[in-house]
Amino acid sequence: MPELPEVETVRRSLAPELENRKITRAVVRRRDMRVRAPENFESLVSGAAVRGTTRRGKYILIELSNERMLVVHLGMSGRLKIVPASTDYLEEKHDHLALELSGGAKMIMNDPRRFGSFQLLRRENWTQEKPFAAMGPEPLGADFTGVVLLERLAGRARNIKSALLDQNIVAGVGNIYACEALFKAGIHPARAAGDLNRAEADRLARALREIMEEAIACGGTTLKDHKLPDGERGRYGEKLSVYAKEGELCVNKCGGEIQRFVQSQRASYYCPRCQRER
DNA sequence: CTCCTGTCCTGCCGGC
DNA sequence: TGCCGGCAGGACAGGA
Repeated sequence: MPELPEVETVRRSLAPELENRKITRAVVRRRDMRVRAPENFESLVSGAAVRGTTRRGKYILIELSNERMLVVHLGMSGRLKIVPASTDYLEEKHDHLALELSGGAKMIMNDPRRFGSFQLLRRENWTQEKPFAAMGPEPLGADFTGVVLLERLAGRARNIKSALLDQNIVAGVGNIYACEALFKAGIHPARAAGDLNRAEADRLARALREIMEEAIACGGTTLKDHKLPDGERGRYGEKLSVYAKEGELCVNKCGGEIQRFVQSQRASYYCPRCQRER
């Protein structure tokens, strides 16, 4: 489910609930997530204060006062909820983690598929640790340009769609926004990544930035699972051009009909008139 | 190195 | 109504 815009909107609405609060108690129901949570998770987290929150790619980073970084990934179906302290810990099916906070609220992670994770890294060198050490640039970063993208795609034989999904090439892009950005840039998803020219890389970098900024402003895309911690849905789904639009007429009024095909076991959607294979 | 395939897990939807 | 196959927004290991 959650790509960069969804993760960022979750982080933003979570931040005021967490920052400067103390984690008075942690309860773990299931540790066997995509990455297994450490056995001493509860004791490492309990008593720590939350200094701040940030995001890298699709990960939410919760900076603790005790030299640890709590790293949360929502996988495909993960949600973070803020509930009153009086709520039962195991209230809903697939509630796996609860953090009791000073101030009378709890943060609960719910994830039916358990593709998500919560883990702890050392704060001082988290950027050198596993998922982050090789991760590509942030598409919303000031230094993310067509030139940078072109450089990272150079020499790649694989198709541009799967390259965009590779977190080590660009961070935070998932299936929806990869399809949408390629459409906006007028690039066919099956093109070889290394064959893009400068103008195409410029358009693609710009499209990624603009789409993600707009999606964040809309609270992300809710197709199914994604909800903000207060239960609200993201509204960017109304603005999608090609994703899950198979058979519909292209929004560019070119007369083309949106096609669906599978690349790397993932559905791709595109307009055959606006995105030429060449 | 690079790239592709299969797999982890549960829920939902459509077809019969 | 019930069962079954297919599909889902992600990431990683393993092998070619």
